[in-house]
Amino acid sequence: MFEGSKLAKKYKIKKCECPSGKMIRFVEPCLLFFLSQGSSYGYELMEKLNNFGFPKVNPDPAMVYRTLRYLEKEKFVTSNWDTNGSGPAKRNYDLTEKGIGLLHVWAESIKMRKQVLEKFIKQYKKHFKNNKNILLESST
Amino acid sequence: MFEGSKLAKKYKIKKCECPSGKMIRFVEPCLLFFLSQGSSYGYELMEKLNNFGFPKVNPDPAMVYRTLRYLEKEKFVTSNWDTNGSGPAKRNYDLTEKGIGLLHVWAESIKMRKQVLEKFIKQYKKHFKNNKNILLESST
DNA sequence: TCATCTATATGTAACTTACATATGGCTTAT
DNA sequence: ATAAGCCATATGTAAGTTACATATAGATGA
Repeated sequence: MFEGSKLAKKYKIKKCECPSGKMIRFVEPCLLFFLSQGSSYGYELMEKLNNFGFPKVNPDPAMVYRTLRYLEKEKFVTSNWDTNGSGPAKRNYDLTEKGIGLLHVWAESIKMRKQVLEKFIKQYKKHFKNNKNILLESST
Repeated sequence: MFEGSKLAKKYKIKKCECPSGKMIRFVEPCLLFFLSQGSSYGYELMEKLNNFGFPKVNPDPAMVYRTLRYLEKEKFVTSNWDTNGSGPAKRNYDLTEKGIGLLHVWAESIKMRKQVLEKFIKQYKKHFKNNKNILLESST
């Protein structure tokens, strides 16, 4: 939701379906990517997600843990308990070859999505540049 | 789904949650944008969506019509029947001021989403460039 | 020992999308 | 004139996904 943004206020938009910074369909590829950098476990992966770049959105533990179990079920990762170190036991995950493949497939998909978003923004900008009566915030 | 892609085949990935070209949370902003270019009606808007750049995905009429009704309910658009011209009557839609506002809010949101996707891809590329054992398709 | 943090886990409500199907006017060809 | 086919709108519901709530339990420290 984007209720808090300046624009939303300007136009008095209370209810907005915009996902803003939410990580739609993003937990799985992120987990795969993090794991491609080395084995890790749920809680830590959740924190990495937290710092990834979704503004003001903290990830749902349920999503993280369930996605990891799903990935394991489908043989994209393997897991084993790590009882070393301090604190409660962690379930440690490792990417499989198949998991690396899935990451690459996701990357392809994300590239396409990016292109579609880019196309939208380009057309949007082009249109509203010619109609200068409308406010445009942050011209990136 | 991306089952058909070369990568997916290479890694024998049958089940993949990647949304590929699907228009997740994209129908509403697209409709708003199309309407910002001039009034139109459901069927035509659907065709515009069809040609927008989602590869191999045709939009769901249900989504289009329901989204339009929702937008009207929330006063982002107005509608009236157009019985002129050939063929059955069309319900013609026009953006309101509030609707233009919503479009701008969506644009903000989409920019952010794009940035997150970009960040992912950048990190992904950086990581796998240093690990040359893995195939990278289409280096855009 | 009681609160707090780390860590994993599950149940379910809420939301979104996808698929199926219905309806009816208009046009065109037979 | 009538049947086929397209244009156009509409709704019901299944399937899929995310969000919220809550449970459990070991370790740590006051």
